[in-house]
Formats: sequence, structure tokens, C-alpha cells
Amino acid sequence: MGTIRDIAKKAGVSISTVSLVLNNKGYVKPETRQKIINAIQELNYKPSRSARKLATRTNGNIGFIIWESHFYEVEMFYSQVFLGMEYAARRSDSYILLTTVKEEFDPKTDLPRFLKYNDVDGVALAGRVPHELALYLENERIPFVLVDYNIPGKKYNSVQIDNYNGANSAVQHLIESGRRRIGFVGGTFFHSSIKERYRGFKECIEHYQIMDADQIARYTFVEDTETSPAIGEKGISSLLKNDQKPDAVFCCNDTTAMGVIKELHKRQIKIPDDIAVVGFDDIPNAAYSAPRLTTVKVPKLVLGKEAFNLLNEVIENPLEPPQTRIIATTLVKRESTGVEE
Amino acid sequence: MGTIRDIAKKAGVSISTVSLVLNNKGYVKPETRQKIINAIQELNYKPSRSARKLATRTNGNIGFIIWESHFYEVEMFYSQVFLGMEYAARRSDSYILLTTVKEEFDPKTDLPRFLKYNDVDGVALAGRVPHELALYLENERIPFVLVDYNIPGKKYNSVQIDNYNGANSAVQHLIESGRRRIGFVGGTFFHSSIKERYRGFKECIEHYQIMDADQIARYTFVEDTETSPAIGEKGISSLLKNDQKPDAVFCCNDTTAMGVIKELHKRQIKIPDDIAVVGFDDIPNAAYSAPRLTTVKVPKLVLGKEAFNLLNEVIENPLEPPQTRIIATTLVKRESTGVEE
DNA sequence: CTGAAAGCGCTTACAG
DNA sequence: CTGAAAGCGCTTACAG
Repeated sequence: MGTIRDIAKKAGVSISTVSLVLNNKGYVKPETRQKIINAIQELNYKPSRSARKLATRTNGNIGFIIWESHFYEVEMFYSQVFLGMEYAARRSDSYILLTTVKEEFDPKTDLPRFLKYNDVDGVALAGRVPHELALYLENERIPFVLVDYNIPGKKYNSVQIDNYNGANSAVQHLIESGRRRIGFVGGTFFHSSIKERYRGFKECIEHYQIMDADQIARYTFVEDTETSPAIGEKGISSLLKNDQKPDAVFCCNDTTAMGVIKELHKRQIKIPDDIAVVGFDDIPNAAYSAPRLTTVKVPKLVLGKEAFNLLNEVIENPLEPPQTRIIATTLVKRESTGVEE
Repeated sequence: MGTIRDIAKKAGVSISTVSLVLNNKGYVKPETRQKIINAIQELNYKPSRSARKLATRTNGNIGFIIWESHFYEVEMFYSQVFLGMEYAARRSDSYILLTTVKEEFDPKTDLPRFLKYNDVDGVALAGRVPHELALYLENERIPFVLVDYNIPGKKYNSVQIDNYNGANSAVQHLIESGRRRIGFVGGTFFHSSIKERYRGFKECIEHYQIMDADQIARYTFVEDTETSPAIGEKGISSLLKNDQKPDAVFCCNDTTAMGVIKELHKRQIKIPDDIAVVGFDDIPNAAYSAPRLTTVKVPKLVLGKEAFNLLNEVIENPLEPPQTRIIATTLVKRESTGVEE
């Protein structure tokens, strides 16, 4: 491989000059630059990352932390977010170190090793994470951003999905296609994103005045657990106990919607003829379920990319006030609402 | 944070001695060691990774490469393998750099940046990967291991699932529970693991002599594409055209089995009463499908851990002949074969 | 058992 | 426009 010194010798210049062209700094005479570039190519030279990082006193690494349980789940949501960050990182010279933390988290013993050994310039926290971890990062003044999550009562840098408007557009779509008794099925509001989706649902209905407060309440099913198909099954079963069956259901996410669909099948209730179903997320399965699921698509790669950009800004400029970046969603119309595009 | 020099000063020793205790090398008088340890704790000192890596001329990083399409798929298989590696890495001082490559791959333009810049000591290739990539690594003498894949005609270091015995035990289980016309549904044999599963299936049937070669052929459905539920649906539909319906199906993986189950439901064929179904992998869904799926469990975390261990051995000892490590599977009996444990 | 010194391969003022 | 020199924070023979 060789070192910068070999290049300098071969090109007949000093290592300072080589370093300048390596980093595209200062002004180097074109011929000199060319000689150096040639030498680099001939010797297939790659600068040592460690040496460079040592000299510049940076790490060039970014941490990506996710709940362990999310990694065991079926949904690929956070893998996609990671991939979005990784894509963005490819254009920089940083690497992303991915690791998990457990639900029960104590900074004293459970700190990811890149934090313990100070090997990252900043951290992205994906989805729900232990609050102790965020507090630790805040105290240690380690730059970080939350992705698709926020912590009540705290103002941190974060990248969020536009849950409110996403839900709003989904419900509007239902109303416009003639639905008048629209139910909601969801998991714990501990995730603010789900709370926001509910708000989007509720306010859209209020805006169009198709149901009164009492009806909304009767057509709302929320269980205080992590979302799952099981919630969907229970939820729709519960809504069906109303005297008048709902003619549409907005589910807090696709996973839940899958449960709803399963239960409706079981009861031989036709989708979308009897009841339309809408999800949120656009998981891979949504396009392949029977019927194919209308859903609010969350651009996960964009989420990751924005998280990367924001994090780097925070690293550059740690003293700026925290900001929130909102990522827009798009409604994907499929069979489950009967108006596939 | 401070540097090693601050510790030396505080403890009243030289930096050499601090380095010795940091690395647990040589012999340091207990009192001296204690003084140093105290200083480290008081100053909350963390050695600089870059400086250490520069001095030792190592990277301390390992690359993990996976097909991009695998990342978009529903299955979490390789995420789990990655997690197994990450767990193992936690006990060492290395980081794992995860990235993807596209299906059409040209080393000249598509090389992961950690290879381009020489930032890893070795690489794990997870699942099917471009052969050009493996050849590149071989030529460049970069240590690598294949995980759950191998390249025909090449002898590389690899960690493999015991597909043959896994399939064998699954089919044996079917035979022992009285099944006599056992079908096979699978995707492309390009993946040697699927070929091996088929071999395990076939040889088990031959061993028990429950079907002759002709029958085996008639009850085998293989489509030369990547596995998917769609293959399962098509496959079982095809097998059902036999005069005598099969009374069991061994699917090349759970994803395929899900398609089989779906199609059987549609045709109102009872599982396991009419037809028993077995999968392979034990994806999260397998335990929640209706009926719950009997399957061959692949210990993904172990796979990752062994890959990490083997890779490190290869890095230490690059000249050893390539080895293959086989990871055992276990049969998980559930409703779909009627003998849940 | 411990210290002084050289070296790892870069970057970055500072001269000129 | 380019070079000499110091420095980043470690490790590692080598003395003693």
C-alpha cells in the first residue's frame, strides 16, 4: 500500500503537498497536482484512516442505536432507516456503527461500547429508546438525534414522520370515497407517532362532521401495548359490536391492519365492499396482502438520510437550539379501499 | 477526557507503564498498577482508538456485506445474523461495518467504501453475494468468510447451516407421524442451501422407502426463482394435481410454507388433518401463523457468532487452508404437523 | 519492574 | 505555490 511518504518521494515533492491534494486544500500547481495524482494511482495508495483521524482529532463514526426488540420484530422499518443513513454516509467519510440496547437500560452497565470508548462523533436513536440513554447523551454533551420518536417534556433534535397529515389524508380518502362510519384501531399512545395518527384521524372526521364525539369514541379501539396483528383482530372484533357496523377502519399501522384483515376474512366480511381498511407505513407485505392494502407510505430511506444530515449539522454546530424535521408521507391507494390507482 | 500523558503524570509514572496496564501486558508492580487504575477512573480516561490503531497498524473493523435486495425483503434472516456478529464483537474491540451491494456488481465501481479505503481487517459475506466480490477479496488477499452460502467450484472459508440434516429430521418427523406421500416445494437451487434441503428430503424418503423415484419426482415442485409465498401457492397447487393428493409437504423455507398454507386455506384443505406442512428457518411469523408452523429452526445468532470467530481466526492466520463450519439446526414441532410439543 | 525514545502515518500552522 | 517541523496519542523494543 505505501504511505504518504512513498507518494511524496515518487512525485518528487514533500508530504505536505501530497496532503494538500489529498484533502483538496490550499493551492497546488496543476502539474504538481497531476504528478501526485499519478503517483497515488500507480502505487494504489490509500491514506490511513487512523492516522488521519488521529491528526484531526475526530472519529468519523456515527452510532445508530435501536431497541433490541425492534430487531427481533417482523417489520423492517428501522433496517430501512439504517439503510437510508448508510446511503447518505457513503458520500461522506463516516461509518455507521449499528448496535442495540435492551429495554431495561442502565447507562452504568449497558452503554454501547462505542459510547463507552468514545468512538463516535454523534448518535442516531431510532424509534423508541430508553429515556435514560437520551439523558445520558444530553449530560455527556454527545450530539444525537431522535428518529421517529420524541421524549415527552424534552426538546431534542429529531426527525419525525408527518403522522398527523398522513393520517388526515388517509381518512379524507375514506370520506371522499363515501365512508361515513370510520373506526380507529391502534396500539399504545406511548409512541407519540400513534397519538399523532389518532389526532389526524379524529380531526379529519371532525372537520368533515361525519361523526359526533360520541360516535368517534364508540368506533375507537386503543390497546395500551406495542402494536401487533393481535391488536387488529381484537380491535375490529370490538368495533363490530356496535349496532351499526363501521364501513371503514383506519389502523395505526400496517401490522395492525393485517390483523384486522385476517379477522374480517374469518368473519366473511368483504373488503372493501363492506368495510374499507387503511394502514400506515407501507410495509412490504402491504402490496401483497389480500386484498392489497391502502396505506400511508413512510419514506424510510429519506428518514434515515435526513437523520444523517441533521446529526452532522448538530455535530458541526452543537450549540444551536434543537430542531425537528418533518418528513412528508404519501397515500398509496390499493384494493382495500376499492380505488386502486 | 485527557490523554495517556495525563494519566502518567497523575499516577507519577511513565506513559509506557500506563500503556502496559492498559493492555494488560508485561509485569507491573501491583501498587503501581493500582495507582494507574485509580488515575484512569478519576480522569475518566478513554484511550484514543485512532492512536492505538495507528500504532498497532490494525483497523479493528470488520465489514458485513449483504445483498441490497435481502435488506428489502420481509425476512429478518440476515439482520439476525448481523446481530449475532455484533454480540460477538462486543467482547472484542472491533466494530462491524454493515453495508449492502447491488446484484449487478462491478468491483471497479461498486466496491463498498470500507474496502476501497482499506478500512477493515476482514469481511463477512452474508447469503448470496456477487461472485465477483468474493473473487476480488480473494485476489486482494483480504480475509473473508461466507455465511450461509458458497460458491460452486471454490473452496472458501464459510459458515453453513446443516441444511441436509435439518431437512432430514423434518421429513423423518413426517414419516414417523404416519405421512406417506410427502411433497417438496422450493425455489431456485442456485442457493446451495436449498439444494441441500432437497437432498435431505429425498434421501430421507429413499431411506425409509416410502416413495419410489417416480413418485418423488411427481411430488416435487421447484421453481427457479428466489423463494416467496407465491412459489408456495403455485407449488402446492401443482402437487394437488396428482391423482393421489400428498399428505404432507416439506417446504424449502417458511416463506414458501406461508404461501402453501394460504393456498390450502383457500381450497379448504385441513392442516394438518389432510396435509401436514413443514417449513425451514423458523421466522418470527412461524409461531403465529394459523396453524402454527412446524419448522427447522436455524440459530441465526449462532451463525453470526461463528462467522465472527472464524473470520478472526482467518485474519490471525491467513495462510491456513479454508474451512467450513457447520451449524446444527433443531426441529420445532407445532400445529401444522399435528404434534405440537 | 519501569522509563526514555523512536515510530505509526497523517495534518497543519508557519516560513519562505 | 511548496517544504521543514511539530504534533496528534498511542505502542513497543530496548535499556537499565
